[in-house]
Amino acid sequence: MMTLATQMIRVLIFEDNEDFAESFRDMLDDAPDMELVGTFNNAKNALKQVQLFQPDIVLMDIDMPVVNGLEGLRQLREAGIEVGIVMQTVFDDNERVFQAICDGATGYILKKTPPEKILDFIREAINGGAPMTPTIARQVLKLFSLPFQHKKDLLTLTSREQDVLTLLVRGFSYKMISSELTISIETVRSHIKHIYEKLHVNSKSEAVAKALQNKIV
Amino acid sequence: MMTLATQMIRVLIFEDNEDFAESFRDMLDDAPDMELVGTFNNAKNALKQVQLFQPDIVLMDIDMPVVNGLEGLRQLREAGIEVGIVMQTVFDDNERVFQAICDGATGYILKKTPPEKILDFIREAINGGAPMTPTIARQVLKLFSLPFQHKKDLLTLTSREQDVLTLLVRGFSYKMISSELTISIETVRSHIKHIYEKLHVNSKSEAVAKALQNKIV
DNA sequence: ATAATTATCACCCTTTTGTGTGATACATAA
DNA sequence: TTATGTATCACACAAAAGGGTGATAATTAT
Repeated sequence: MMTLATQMIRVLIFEDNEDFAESFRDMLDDAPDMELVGTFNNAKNALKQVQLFQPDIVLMDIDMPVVNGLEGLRQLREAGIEVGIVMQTVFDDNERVFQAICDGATGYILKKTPPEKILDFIREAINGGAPMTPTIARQVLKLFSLPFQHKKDLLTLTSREQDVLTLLVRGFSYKMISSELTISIETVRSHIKHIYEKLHVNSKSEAVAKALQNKIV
Repeated sequence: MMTLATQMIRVLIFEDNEDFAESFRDMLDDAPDMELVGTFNNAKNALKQVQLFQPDIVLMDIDMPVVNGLEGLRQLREAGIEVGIVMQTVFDDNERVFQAICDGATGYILKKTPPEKILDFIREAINGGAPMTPTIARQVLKLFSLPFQHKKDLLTLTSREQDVLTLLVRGFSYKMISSELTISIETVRSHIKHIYEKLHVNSKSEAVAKALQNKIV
């Protein structure tokens, strides 16, 4: 009976925690300009579901079993889906923010954000904004304080770290690297830890992939 | 006092075992058309030494500490050095033969080869031949039984194995892959074992490097 | 001259990998 | 119809990798 239904903001939610999901439902019920078009407890078929429900905004929890929100985000962006995707998590650690931003998240909010604020954030996102909590904003600024901070990271490897990375790409084990460079294996471990931090990865294979894909080596 | 020194075949040897090195010296002393220009116990500075001594042929032991013969071979070829390089080892395992051949070894002989045969092999190599012991020859034939057996290997990955490899390149752990493909982690391990065999590697990082460098993924 | 970076090494403890050795079921090729 | 290849799962064990915390000396930057 209401023609304004056509102007309603369609929201799709990916959230495994039933309590949160429930509170989102209540929250959206109270918002006259929004409607919840679906809720899923993981991002397994995110692409399919987004294509089916055609939401205007997606609220994506990061911490979900099976397929987490970052994966879901990646899936959608890789498929060329341009819907607004607001990530949310209880943690505000650097790594996920970094990942989410790189993968094209529209916004990034913490779960402790009060409901009314979340509604505002959704409207912001719809209007072309990039909603995020102040904590997150600070981190993002740091990430983008310099143009191409991302690439910069890749290039700020010290020469010794580059040596190590080169050997990693050649498939050397820690032990082999230590003998190749005639340094202790502990030193190798130390360099590799630093490399991981700078490349934002946490395994040899990821480091190798990133090194090759970004032609660092 | 002999002008034929200019026609002497200059041989450079990389060999860590002093006994073998000694017997090579004796062997070359007895050969009227060859001279030993240097011996080193590992391939650490192979490139430098080859450039310095300008040998006609290099005898490269595979099993050496610090920097082994395969690494030495790679170094030289990567630097564009086209000198004949005859690899030798006590073992005739597939993997090294495969590696050595791929990296441009001129020949591949076993250490149990009698000295006079080795001299013949060196002359063969100088004359454009590819000296190798029969055992090795058989393996090489197998490796090249089909044109581009190498590439073929890369392409004979089953579709499931390709799935797994793709995820490896994305930095997934076994656990993540198993959940992504909804199969047991044991199955993941099984697929990965097969992938390693086919790609001739034995770690995730090597598999990732090979996959990316050969654009399999 | 004081702070930050770099390169080096150490210890602890958990998780992940790598590898060997099988087994089962199904489909396909010889 | 008997091999062969594929996909699945299991167990056990050793080696490797990852992460935290922290130390020292030399260099470089501010």
